[in-house]
Amino acid sequence: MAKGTLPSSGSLSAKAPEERRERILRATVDVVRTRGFAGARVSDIAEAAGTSQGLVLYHFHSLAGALDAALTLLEDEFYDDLARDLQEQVGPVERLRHMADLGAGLGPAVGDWRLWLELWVRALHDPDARATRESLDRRWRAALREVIAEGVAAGEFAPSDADAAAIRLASLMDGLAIQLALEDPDMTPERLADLWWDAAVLELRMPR
Amino acid sequence: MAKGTLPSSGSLSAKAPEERRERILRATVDVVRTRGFAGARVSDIAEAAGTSQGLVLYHFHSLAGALDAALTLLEDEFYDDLARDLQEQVGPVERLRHMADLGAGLGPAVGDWRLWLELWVRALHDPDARATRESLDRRWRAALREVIAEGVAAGEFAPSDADAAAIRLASLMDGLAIQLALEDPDMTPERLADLWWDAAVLELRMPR
DNA sequence: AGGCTATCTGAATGAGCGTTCAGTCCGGGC
DNA sequence: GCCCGGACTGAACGCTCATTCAGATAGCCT
Repeated sequence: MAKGTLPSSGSLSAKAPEERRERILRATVDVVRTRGFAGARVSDIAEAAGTSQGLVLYHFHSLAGALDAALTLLEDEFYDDLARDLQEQVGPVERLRHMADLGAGLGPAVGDWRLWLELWVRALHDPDARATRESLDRRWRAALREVIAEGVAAGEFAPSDADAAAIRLASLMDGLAIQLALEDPDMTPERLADLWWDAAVLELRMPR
Repeated sequence: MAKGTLPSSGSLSAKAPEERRERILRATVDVVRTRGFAGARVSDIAEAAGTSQGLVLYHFHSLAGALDAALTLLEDEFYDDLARDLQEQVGPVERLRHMADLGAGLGPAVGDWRLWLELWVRALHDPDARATRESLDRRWRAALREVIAEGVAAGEFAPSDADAAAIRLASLMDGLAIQLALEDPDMTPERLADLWWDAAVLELRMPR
């Protein structure tokens, strides 16, 4: 899948097409972010990527193909970002705190929530998207569960039901994020982070 | 708004067109429920309502008009349903319990969550939908706040921060409901109701 | 050099769909 | 009985947009 796909070649020039493809993929994500899945047109993508419509279809066979590819790109990056981000934090409390910031879009944002909303709705009608979102959700929840387990082991957290707490905290994040994504006047990133953190304190029975 | 709209008439026959309009509106909601806002076609609506495409456009000027009308119908019914439903319950604890069931789609369901998801995404791009969803959300949260206040007054609840608790419980419901709407394998209506109820117990510091 | 292939383009194609419109039907007022 | 206007239909119209395609360009292999 890397540059040296061809059996014979091996020179450096084969990189340009791959870069082009990448640009188109990024452009696709951008277009979905602003126009939504339903509003994304081939022409939008081409324009955003600075190429012809033909090339978009050349690399990804169809509009749906481009959207799917963008989806998996998103999935991969989400995971990488999350893993890297969390590894930088030292203890369970810091990690949890960091997750609050990530969700609020404060830290080096994983991606914005509008995309998540779009993904959810697409998942309602497209099995492919459904699988992607389930996988994303599973990863996020697993990360949360892990942090909680770590905290329990370290004696920092004492939830009455760790699994339930994880699901609730993950869901709460989703619910709060909706208001953020929709620019509800009484929701800000800081407020979100605070509200979520307080819930975590409550759920995990953290000592002062 | 009732049958006798015309100043002169008064006979019974003027009802038929109004019934027809109503049918189209219901059909519109159904189509959005299954195909989504983005996938709703005039022909789908006409077929579902058993009329011609022309009539849909005759009553509501455009597809967008029909969708908007369906939205406001939804809004009105949501409010009526919610108010009626809650009034039937006696105390704050029962009401809260009932809200858990409503959200889970167990009680006489207000409407299903797929529609809410669709509304959210439409709200991302359409100011009209944004206003509707904000209004709906405000009502739901207000109802929740009211129940909480009632419980506090009755000495049944003792939240450390009633407002924050209300927002969190409302958001948690949204977040859990997403998984229900998307048919996440590990979420069922019963589980949702339980998870939410436990969170309420925690947030509101309910005695046994 | 000459052909072969991957890459890329812009125009053409054609399907899908919202909207328009000419006209039918019917009830009620004169 | 006749006319009028609201309700309704089905067939066009025209636009948007994904997809196709005939070619242009340029690197690579022999």
